[in-house]
Amino acid sequence: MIESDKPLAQKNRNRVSTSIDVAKLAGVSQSAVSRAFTPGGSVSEETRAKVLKAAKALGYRPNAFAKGLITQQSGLIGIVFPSTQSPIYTQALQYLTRALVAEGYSSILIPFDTYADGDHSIPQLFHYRVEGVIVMSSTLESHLVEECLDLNIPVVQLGRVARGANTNCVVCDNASGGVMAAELLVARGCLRPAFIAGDHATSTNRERESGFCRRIEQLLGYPPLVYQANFSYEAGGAAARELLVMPSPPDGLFCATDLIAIGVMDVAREMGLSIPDQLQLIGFDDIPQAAWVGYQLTTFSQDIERIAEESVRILLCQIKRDDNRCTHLILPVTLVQRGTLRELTG
Amino acid sequence: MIESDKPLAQKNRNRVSTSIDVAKLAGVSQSAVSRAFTPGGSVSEETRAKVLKAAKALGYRPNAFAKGLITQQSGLIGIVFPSTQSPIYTQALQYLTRALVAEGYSSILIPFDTYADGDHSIPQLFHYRVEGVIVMSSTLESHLVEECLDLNIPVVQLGRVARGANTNCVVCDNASGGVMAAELLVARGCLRPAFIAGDHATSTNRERESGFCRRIEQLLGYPPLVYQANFSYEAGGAAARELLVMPSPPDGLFCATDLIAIGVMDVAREMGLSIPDQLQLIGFDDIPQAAWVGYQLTTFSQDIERIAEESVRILLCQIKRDDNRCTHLILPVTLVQRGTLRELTG
DNA sequence: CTGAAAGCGCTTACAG
DNA sequence: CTGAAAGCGCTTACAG
Repeated sequence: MIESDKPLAQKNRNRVSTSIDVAKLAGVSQSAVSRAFTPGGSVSEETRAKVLKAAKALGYRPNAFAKGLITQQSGLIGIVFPSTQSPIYTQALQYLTRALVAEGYSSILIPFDTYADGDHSIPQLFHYRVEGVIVMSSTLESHLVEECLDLNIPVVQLGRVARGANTNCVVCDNASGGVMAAELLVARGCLRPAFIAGDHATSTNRERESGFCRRIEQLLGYPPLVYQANFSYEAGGAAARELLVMPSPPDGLFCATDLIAIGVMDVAREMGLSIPDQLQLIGFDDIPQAAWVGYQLTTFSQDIERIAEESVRILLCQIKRDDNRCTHLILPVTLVQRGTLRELTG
Repeated sequence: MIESDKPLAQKNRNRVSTSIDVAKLAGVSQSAVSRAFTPGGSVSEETRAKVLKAAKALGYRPNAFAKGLITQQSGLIGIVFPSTQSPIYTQALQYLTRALVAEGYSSILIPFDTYADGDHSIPQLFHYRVEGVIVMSSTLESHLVEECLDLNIPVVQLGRVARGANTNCVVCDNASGGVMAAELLVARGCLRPAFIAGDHATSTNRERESGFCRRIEQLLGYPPLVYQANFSYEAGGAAARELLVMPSPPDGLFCATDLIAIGVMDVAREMGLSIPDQLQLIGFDDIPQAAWVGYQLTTFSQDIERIAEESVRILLCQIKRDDNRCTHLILPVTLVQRGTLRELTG
């Protein structure tokens, strides 16, 4: 008897209060409560004060589900998060959620592989009527984006450009990074430059590669060697093991990411090569590890905070104005000079 | 004229269909549609087929807001994500969302500092009536947890134990790690062991420290030196710079995290010390960098995937059964032997 | 400024 | 198994 009473009592004690409860306690109508919680709602200061006091006493919090149902605005943004190791995406995620919260939105997280799992698993995402989606996955070539477009849900792709899709994207200037890398290497006397490529399917990799190759060819008259790897530390090491034992090995490497470059460095040193004397190196991303004492990797830094904020800005702009002109924002990268490039000799 | 027509037409075209639309097309009642989408709902196969066909034609997706409103179950879990650099949390986040999706829940992300920002900003979290919360922040000592408890919302703390709070938590066996570290170091002849501590406010750090100190004192008859740092790479380097120039510097270091240990290694090498000959080292966490060629750090690995899955299991258990008995789950750590400890001499 | 009332899109007793 | 109807907790014309 006592045992069955207890859960009941708890339920009652913890029952969340509604606007009707607040209205009763405040001695006003339920509409008045709603208005008091609506920015710009037409209520007298007196009524608002009574409502707020009652609401506080009851621990009232407007039910977002009821609100969303009636206003047809969920206040929810979907964020597709990739299953990668790169700290870049974690940083982006933090900045994104922060910016979104500041604008009054909440973030629903969609792990990448959930969606990749197959078409039959309709993402819960759409059940919650997200108002917009930010896609971070660098390799995802799925139809998620198309599905959003069908449903008229704005999408911003962060850090990637899908082929031919007319969706918004915010990326750093990968191509310019490639061009600059070529110039830096050639200016320091490199004659056998190489590019260590990450995942070929990503726009990030393709742009860095083409910028680099194009400029090398212009400067040197021949293209660099291109080694196809992937975005991991291990792939960098493997690339180094193959490339650096060649008859005339590369003397300057531009790596698609810092992680690759660091993998190269570790193996190159193991092989007794000195950096930057015998091998010069440039990375991309400026991950925390690039600044570590043991690496001091010269690299390009992207302004992740700005990329995240612009993504949110563009997304919210489309949500609010319901315009569907497409924005393709390219943010500059900055060279971070550290120790893997030789000094420029006068 | 044309311009004002267009948006309207678009709105219509993209208007999401409801169960009533589906019912009309399928020639059944709206209730039948609802039942067809409810697992175990009492509908004939024939009706279900008609409904599913119509639903597919219309691109119907049940509105989670309407459903949540009527069932009083949001299907949403809040995840508090810390603003840290450690890859551990990113991994945990991926495993968590994956496990949650598999169970039919969606994840709302709460960036740590949002909530820390001040009490006046009531977390949107509660507006969405999350059914449970998983807290990952290692340093957060906020009242979020208490607030959840007040509202009878189950909470699981992942990787941390709050002082005196009677909430669920899933952690790895930090204390045993400390004990094992002490034994490993002493067995290899260390006479001047030291602990480099991370953030003092975290249970993680406290348990690693106390396990280590207790066991060192038992084995050696005196306590280890304890250097107060924080959980960063930089703090490890700073600690090394101070400790390793002492008259009789430590000969064996247990670091609260791998990141600290790696910071120590980089500086120790810069100072010309050879590892493990002149300085032995043990980390904690087994982050990817610990396995890098340049470090080969001996460390303890926690099974993040299991920790995440158990957290979800415990949380859902409390949500479904509405029992509030508290679970405190401690998962074992395993030693990952690499190169920063000397060989045991027979 | 205020309240009564309709309605958002579902689920679920209730009565066949 | 099926449908009509109530109701979840809000917002928002509508009429004072």
